[in-house]
Amino acid sequence: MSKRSGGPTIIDIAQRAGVHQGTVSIVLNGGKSQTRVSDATRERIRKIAEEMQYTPNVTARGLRNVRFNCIGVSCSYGNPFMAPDPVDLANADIADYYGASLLSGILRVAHASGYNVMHFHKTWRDAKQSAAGFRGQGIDGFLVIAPPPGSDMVIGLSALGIPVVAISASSDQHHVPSVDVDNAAGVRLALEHLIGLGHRRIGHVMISSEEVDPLIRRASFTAVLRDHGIPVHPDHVVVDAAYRDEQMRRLLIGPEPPTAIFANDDRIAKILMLLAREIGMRVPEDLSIVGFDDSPAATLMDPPLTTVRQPLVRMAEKAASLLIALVESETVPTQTHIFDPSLVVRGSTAPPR
Amino acid sequence: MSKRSGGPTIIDIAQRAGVHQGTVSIVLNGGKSQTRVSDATRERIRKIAEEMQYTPNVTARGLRNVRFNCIGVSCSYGNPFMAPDPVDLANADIADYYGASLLSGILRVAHASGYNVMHFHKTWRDAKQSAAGFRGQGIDGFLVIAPPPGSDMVIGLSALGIPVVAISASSDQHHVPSVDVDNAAGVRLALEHLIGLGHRRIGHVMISSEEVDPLIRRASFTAVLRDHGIPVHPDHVVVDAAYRDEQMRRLLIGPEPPTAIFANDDRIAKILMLLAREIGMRVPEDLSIVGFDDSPAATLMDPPLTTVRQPLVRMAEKAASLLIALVESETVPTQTHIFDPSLVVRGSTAPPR
DNA sequence: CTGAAAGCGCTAACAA
DNA sequence: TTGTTAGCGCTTTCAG
Repeated sequence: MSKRSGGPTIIDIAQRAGVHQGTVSIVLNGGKSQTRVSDATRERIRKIAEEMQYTPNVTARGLRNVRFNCIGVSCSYGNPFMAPDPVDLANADIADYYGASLLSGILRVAHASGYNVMHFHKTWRDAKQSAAGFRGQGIDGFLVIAPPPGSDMVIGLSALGIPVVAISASSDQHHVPSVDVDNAAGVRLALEHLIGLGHRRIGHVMISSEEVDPLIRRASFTAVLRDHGIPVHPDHVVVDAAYRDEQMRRLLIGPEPPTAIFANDDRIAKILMLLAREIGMRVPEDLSIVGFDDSPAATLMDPPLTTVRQPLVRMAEKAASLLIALVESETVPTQTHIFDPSLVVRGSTAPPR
Repeated sequence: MSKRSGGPTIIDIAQRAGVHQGTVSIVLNGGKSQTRVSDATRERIRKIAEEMQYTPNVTARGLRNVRFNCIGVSCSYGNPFMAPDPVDLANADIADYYGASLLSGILRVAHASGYNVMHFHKTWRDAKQSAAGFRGQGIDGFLVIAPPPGSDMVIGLSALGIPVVAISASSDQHHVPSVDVDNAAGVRLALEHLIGLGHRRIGHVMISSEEVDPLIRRASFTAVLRDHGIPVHPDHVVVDAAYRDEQMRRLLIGPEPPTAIFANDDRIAKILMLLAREIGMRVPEDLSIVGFDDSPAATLMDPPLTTVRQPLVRMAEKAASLLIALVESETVPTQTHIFDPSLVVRGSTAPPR
């Protein structure tokens, strides 16, 4: 044993086997060295390593520019794995759903491939200030979650030679492989469902955001209605409404209220549902509501929410395997892998009266 | 710049500053060296480091047995951060709640202290086979989640000199600092609520488990009823019921059915609630149900679930800070930090008819 | 007060 | 087929 706290090293094994450490290194840890070792010694070394319970010290390997088998997850704006408020977890069911689903997929793929997953504590400001801090941290590559259009995090990292894959983002923006749901298709699904039911006065509620996905949904809303020749009444579209804002209430009790609302995500749908009930409107009789996400809370609302599902776990799995391929220097095309959303029809939508 | 891919090293800085790398190391990265450096050089080195955007290479530091600033989270039996089934996330709301809440607390504390958090991919079999694989992995210490009583993971790791803190476990079992909710108190809270309401025929449903917490709740159930002189009808206690088992149904439609049930966790409470409705029993009129966890789903059930809340985020925060203290070799007493549960009364409980 | 040098565990080019 | 050697970037003891 070495005098340090760690376990047996290749030197310990070399001594026991009566060979040099270099030979042990080649046998045990693969290596691209051209050197050949006889089967006899190979076997002997392997057996001794087994006996001594040798495990390579990833740190030392890392110093030699070998992989760490570790991918980092990072978010340019915050931490989707952390509840928004430490104490009030009231909305954790929906707010955490995004991060939890992604993590679930990431872990499945990473662990199956022998990679660890690290929540990296440093946050990105801009390329100038932040780049240096992301090197030499024992991470082979980063999964960047929902980078806003203006962020140079993805580009900054990959300029450093660090493999990056973006989630909920487009490759056109960030120039690395990425995964995203087809937001426009999701919105179309939701709206055509409402239109098919006979709705013509359709509202939209979103909460102001810098993330791309919500903004795309906003744009798609207008586009789809236009395609169907349905006018978008300005009052029916509430943008930048702060949480539980008066604007939502005004929308519901206005002179010519919508018969249906497309909520930009399930959290908003939930607020609308509670608000409608408070005002005395019945869902879906007086008001149909469609959400986006299909968070677990959707099934538990009263009535259960009709909503657009995005396959977050699958998306995350894809992202993780793209990143691992990149780390292992396979060629990965710089393109957005787009996932189809699906409409889950439940009880919150019905024909207008 | 060094010829490698990494950023500037202390050598680059030393050259620019016209000093030796050792001096730079002392100035920039603290160090316990006795050596003193003049304020003038200190300042010069610091400025150059700033200009060159120097960041220490954690890997290289690690090799010298310095901290990595990284804590690992690991579970001896599975992964609470991974949804049980990749596709069917139907119960993710409850199943993931435990892991997500813990992670939330862990991340908050770790990141605030400059520590990364790593999901370690190796799983523990037993000390003989697994110990070696947890050394030299770039992790300063482990947070072990819900180790079963028979597991030697915690003891095995700490025998290796790796700092460990256990979550949802007791220090008596594992001989390291730990955090846990006061399960017995939680059960008492739930049962005395039911007893206060007038219930005398009280059932208990748990799903078989190797984890300690559920088992403690099971034992507490019996103890509390005994304290109150209430008999525990064997039919009223369903143990080892598989998911949605017939046993639950039998309990509900038996000859002398309970008027109230203590569900060992919210997931079970949810199943019971659906089952009761299916059978035609009304909650809480015909059957009161109390859960354990206060998962977000509790508020969304119909009726909203009366349940026992465990302060998971706080517990995780405590565990993380204990571990960090341990890593930074402060003295931390080997004791279980017990957190008080609280009863959240909602609509699923009422006096018996 | 500052410089030199050893070495953490491992890899890979090169020498024997 | 095997051994030797030079580092990776950093810390720290020991000389100067």
